[in-house]
Parts: sequence; structure tokens; C-alpha cells
Amino acid sequence: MSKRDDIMNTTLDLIDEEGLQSVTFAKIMKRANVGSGTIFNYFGGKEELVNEVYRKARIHMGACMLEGYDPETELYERFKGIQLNRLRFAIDFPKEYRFIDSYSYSPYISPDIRNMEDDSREAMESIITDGQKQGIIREMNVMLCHQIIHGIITAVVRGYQINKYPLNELQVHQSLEACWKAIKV
Amino acid sequence: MSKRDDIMNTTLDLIDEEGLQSVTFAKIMKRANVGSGTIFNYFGGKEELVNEVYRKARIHMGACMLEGYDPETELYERFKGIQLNRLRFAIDFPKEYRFIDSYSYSPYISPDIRNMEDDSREAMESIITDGQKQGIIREMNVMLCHQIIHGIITAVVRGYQINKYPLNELQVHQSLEACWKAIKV
Amino acid sequence: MSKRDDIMNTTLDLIDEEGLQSVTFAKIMKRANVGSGTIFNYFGGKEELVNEVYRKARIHMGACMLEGYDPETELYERFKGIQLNRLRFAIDFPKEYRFIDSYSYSPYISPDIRNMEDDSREAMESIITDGQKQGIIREMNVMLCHQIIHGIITAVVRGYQINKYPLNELQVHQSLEACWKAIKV
Amino acid sequence: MSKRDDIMNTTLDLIDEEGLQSVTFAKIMKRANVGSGTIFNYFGGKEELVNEVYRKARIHMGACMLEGYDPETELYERFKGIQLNRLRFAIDFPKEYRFIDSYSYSPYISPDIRNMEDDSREAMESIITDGQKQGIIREMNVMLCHQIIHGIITAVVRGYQINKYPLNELQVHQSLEACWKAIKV
DNA sequence: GATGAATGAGAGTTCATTCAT
DNA sequence: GATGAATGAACTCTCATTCAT
Repeated sequence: MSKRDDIMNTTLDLIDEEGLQSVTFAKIMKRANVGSGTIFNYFGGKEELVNEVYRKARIHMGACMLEGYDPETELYERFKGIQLNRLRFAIDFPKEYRFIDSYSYSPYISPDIRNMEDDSREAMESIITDGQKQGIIREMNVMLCHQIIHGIITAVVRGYQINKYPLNELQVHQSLEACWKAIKV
Repeated sequence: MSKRDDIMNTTLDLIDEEGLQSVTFAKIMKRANVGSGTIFNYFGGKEELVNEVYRKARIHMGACMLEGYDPETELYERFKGIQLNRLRFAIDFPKEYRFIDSYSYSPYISPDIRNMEDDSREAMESIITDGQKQGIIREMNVMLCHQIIHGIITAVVRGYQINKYPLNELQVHQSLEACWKAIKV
Repeated sequence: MSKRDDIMNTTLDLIDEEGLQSVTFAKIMKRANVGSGTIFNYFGGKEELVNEVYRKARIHMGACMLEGYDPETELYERFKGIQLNRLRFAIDFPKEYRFIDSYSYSPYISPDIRNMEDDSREAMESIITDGQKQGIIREMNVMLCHQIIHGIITAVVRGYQINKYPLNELQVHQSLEACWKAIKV
Repeated sequence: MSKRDDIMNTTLDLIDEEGLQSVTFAKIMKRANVGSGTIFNYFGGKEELVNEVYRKARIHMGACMLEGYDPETELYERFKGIQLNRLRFAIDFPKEYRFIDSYSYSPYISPDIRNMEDDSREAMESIITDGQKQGIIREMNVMLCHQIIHGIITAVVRGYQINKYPLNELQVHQSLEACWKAIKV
């Protein structure tokens, strides 16, 4: 693995363990077995490094969420598939997920990168639009609708990650159902 | 207004404007017209100051959320009242709300204070339990259920606060309805 | 007891407990039950306060050392009397003694006060001069001679105060004898 | 010379000139031509720096005191050799000597380092024990005896360093003789 | 005389960043 | 490309001192 990857992986680990604000270059260097100057050969500075880690995580999550996505299948299938993928990503890649969840609106992450193209979001929005055209999903601002679904999944994961409850098939099922009922007519 | 209040208000303002991590004592002092030592006459240090501001905001929000709450009224009334109060608080006191929303799980906020007694949460949980007994609300883990509602309101407010949509009577109504439908049988 | 005395006594206590450098006005005020401004009604500042405490201790020690001193008695009696008084003072007033011993040459104590008139020193020096005239005490610089005696007593007390050995009649006797033999012909 | 040595030497100079308590990092940096951060690359903080300087001085003094020491020679030779070495060290390295003399019992110096292994002290104590066995040195607590000798030398040096008298061959001879007579039978 | 809220110069310390090797 | 010694601006925090009451 390249030094560049060592640095990025170590950075993510440290952010997850200690929080972004207490991650210092000294800690990264030490853990990644890298000289202090080396970081600057790959990244312009701390902000750039963090944003790169964030971008990578977002791309990873975006790809995972569209796994198995087929625009041809029935609307509810597509809806459920994407939300399930999000839950799975949160469970399988907790560090990436938590980083995105916690710091998307931190001033460290530049708006440009936070608002990067996001195919999964576009897919969700087209699902909502379609559903509204078909009369399955209630009429409301598409973004509001998206936010409602997103809010449920995010909150459910958070409760799970701080051990408020397990996240087995049952809870996953109940959560997805809650999403759907929240927005259908 | 006392120096103590000047300091706390200024701190909240700065946190909202620049984020917790970039708020320095120098900025607080200057904006609050206070000598650097004065802060330490009232607060043991930065952490104590920030936690005091947090606690005050939490107490304020807790009081607002239970405004007009009457345990005797019908269950849906109580449910709707509390959620509406939360939305109103978010709209009327955006700085307090955003601070609580953004930093509750930051390492700056001590767990003791984060987990302070919260009457509104208790009220919500008893509403859920009652609703489940009455067969109105679906059977599921109470915390999961609470998290779902909380997640919707939180996400809706966030979308509003970053100007994705307005939050007028219509959107408020739709959001509350989404909450209710998400959890009722 | 007056506020002034409260302040001075508390200061001495704190110096003995924590060392001069870590004694702050805040600690003195709190322990002496005195407002922070009050100190400045009695003392011009920290240096003046400390020097006053020092001067008082020196005067006290000076008086103790000459207790029972009779210029008419035999030379060795006078010699022994003064040194015994010094040992007794160290044992009876350890805080005063340690303060003088530890800080006489600290930059905090002004040279003027450190070199204040000292009747006991003058008495010792006249004893030495007399002894040399009588051919009992060896010829050497009077100050060197005084320093030798002083050094022994001081070091003996220090060893006692850090619990290297007890300081009973036996050790006192041996120490005084050492002093005498060190300088006699 | 390395930056590390620059810092340590400057620190010793400043301590000797102004006293430990008034030595600040700003002064060290400026005088040693070193950036403020550099100190922390070599020393964990002020306490560590000061203790390192102290340790170095103690090691230096310890080595000097045992110079020419030969356990085979006659007892008085050994005794005289060590005390002479101490006087010489005080004369040749006044800054090191004064630092050790003044601050060994300051709260800045950690007990661990103050009580570091000290070959010269051990040598002295074995000289005393031997002397007592041979009936040359009076019977008394070894530490008390050591303290008496130590006290004389220390006090003699102090008087010299504050210009009370010169410290030529004559005074040195008289002081050593005083030491010996103070403890011999 | 007594008070204590307010002060601010200056302390030790952190840490991203530079640059000669 | 990789290094790490050196840097210094910026931070939190301490504490003797002032002054209106």
C-alpha cells in the first residue's frame, strides 16, 4: 500500500477514535510511519487531507448505495434497495459512515465537496418524483420528502451505533416500513 | 446585563457563526468587551464555558418543548404538541437549536451534561408507550420509535435551515403527519 | 487578631506548605478570610508582604538567639548558649526557621532586609574575636570562622528536618562539640 | 554545538543570573537563538528542562568530586581529596555549583532526580564508617557526621561567593582542617 | 477600612507548516 | 520521494493589581 493510502487510512481511523478536532499531524505521522514532511508531498495541508478522506468515503458510500440498483424494477423495490444499502453501508463501514454523518456540516469540509455529485441522492429524488406522478407518494416538496426518509435512516443508525438497540432484521424491517409509510399517500 | 451573560451570549453567537472549534477566547473577549481574565472568574475554562452555554440551551429547549403540554389531553394532541414545539423552537431560536443539534455528541460536551434529565424526552417516551398499549402506535422498541420521530423533525429542520425549502404551515403539517404515519399501526 | 496579622500568618503557613513560588494572593485571601483588596491596604504588593513576613521572622529569631545571653559569662558558655538557642528556635519554630533558611538568598528577599542588623551575629563575631585574642580560637578570618559554625548548625538542622536522624540531647551535644572543635586551636 | 545544548547552557546561565523562578521560555528562546517550539522538541516542558540541567550538573559534580579518588590510600587522604574536589568544583564551575546548592530542595526538582545515585556521597559515608571503625572519627550517626562536613564546606563556599572573604590556599586549608577536627575523636 | 469584580500583561504550550538534506 | 529538526503564530490560562462601591 502506498504512503498516500497509509496516511488517508490512518487519518480516518484517528478521526473515528478521537474526533476530527483532536487529530493532529503528529499523531497521523506516528501511526502511519511516515515523516512529517511526507504528508505535504501528497496533500496541501490538513484541510485538503481531511477533505480527500471525506471525498473518498462519500464516493465509496455512493457506490455502495447504488449496488444492485435497477431503474427498471418496481418503484418500491428501488426505494427499499437504496435504503437497505445505506443501512448496510453504515453497518459494514462504520468509520466511513460515522465520518460522513458527523462532519458533513463541519466547517472543515468545504461546501464544494459536501455538495459533490451524488448519484444515490439523484436516484432517490427521481424515485420520489416518479412515486408522486404515480400517485403512490404524497405530494410535497421533493427535498422535504427526501429529507424525511434520510432523517429516519440516519437517526435509526445513530441509535444503533450508540447501543440504544440492536439493528437486526426486525428493526431494519420496521425502519424501512416507517420510511415508506411516512411518505406514501 | 451581567458580564457572565455577555460572555455566554457572545460564545453562542460565535459558535453559530464559526463553529465550536474555531471559537477562541480572544474572539469572545473582544466581542463581549471583557478582559481576558474575566472569563476565568466565571468559568473554569473553555470546556466549562461551552458546557454552561450548552446546558442553558438545553434547559431552554426543554421548557419550550413542554409548553402547553397537558398529560390529560388525547394522545395525538400531546404528540403533535411536543413536535410542533420542537419545530417552533428551531425556528425561533435557531442558534440554540443548531448548537444542540450539532454538538451534542462532540467530545467537548461532557456526557453528564449531554445526558441531563430531559422531561420532553420522557414525555415522548410515555406517549409512545401509551400509544402502543392503546394499539394506536406500532409495536417496536420505544427508543427506535422515538429515534424515528426525532430523526424526521431534525432532518426537516436541517433542510429548512440550509434553505432547501421553506418551513411554512404546509411543510410543518406535512412533517408532523409524516411522523405520525411513520409510527402508527 | 488584626487582619494584618491574619495575612502575615497565613502567608508564612502557605510558604512553608507549598513553597514561596506557588503562594498566590488568591490562596492567601481565601485562607485568611480577607478580601483581595485588603492586602493592598496593608502591603504595597507581594514583595513587600513577603519581606515583612521575613523581617518579622528574623526579628523573632534574633531575639530567641540572644535569650539568656550574658556578655559577662565565660566565652564557651556564651558560644554554646547562642548555638543552642539557634537549634531550639529551629525546633520550636520550624516554619519561621525554614523560611529564613530557604529564602534568605532568594531574589524575592531584598538585600536590605536580608542584611538587617543582627545582634546575634554581632554577638557571635565578638565571641570569635575574643576567643582569638585569648588564644582559644584559631586565627582565621572572622567571617570564615562564623560561616563554619553557622554551616554546621544549619546543616544539622536540615538533616533533622528531612528526617535523616533525630535531634535529641545526644545529637545536639555532638553537634555543638563539633562546632567548637572545628574552630578552637 | 547542538540546539539542545544551547538551550541547556542558556537555561543554566539564566538561572544563575536571575533565579529559577524568573527564568521564562521567552528569555531562553531569545538568548539561545531558538524558536519557541524548539524547546518542546527536546524537553517535555519547563520542569523537564530544568531537571535535565540539574541532572547534568549533578553528574558533572559527581565526577569531579571523585577525581583522583583512590580507595587504597590512607583515610585522611581520601577525606581531604573529596572535600578539596568539592571546593574546586565550586570555584571552577560556580554556576553549576550554585544551581545545585540553591535548588536541590526546590519543588521544581523532582525527588527522583534529587536523590539520584551519588558515588561521592557513598564514598564519603564509607570513609566515615571506616574512620569510626579505626577509632579515628568520633562515634555518631553517619548521616549527622556527613551533614556536619557538608555543612562546613557549603557554608564556606557561600561566604566566598558573596565576597565575604577570599578562598585561597590558606582559607581552603583552614576549612578542610575545620572539617576534620569537627569529626575526629 | 474592607471588598471583590474586572483587568491584561505575560506565562507555558500546541501544532501545522517549511525547507535543507 | 522521503525526511524530521526547526519554526512561530496563536492558543488557553494565571495572577498581581486596580478601583468603584
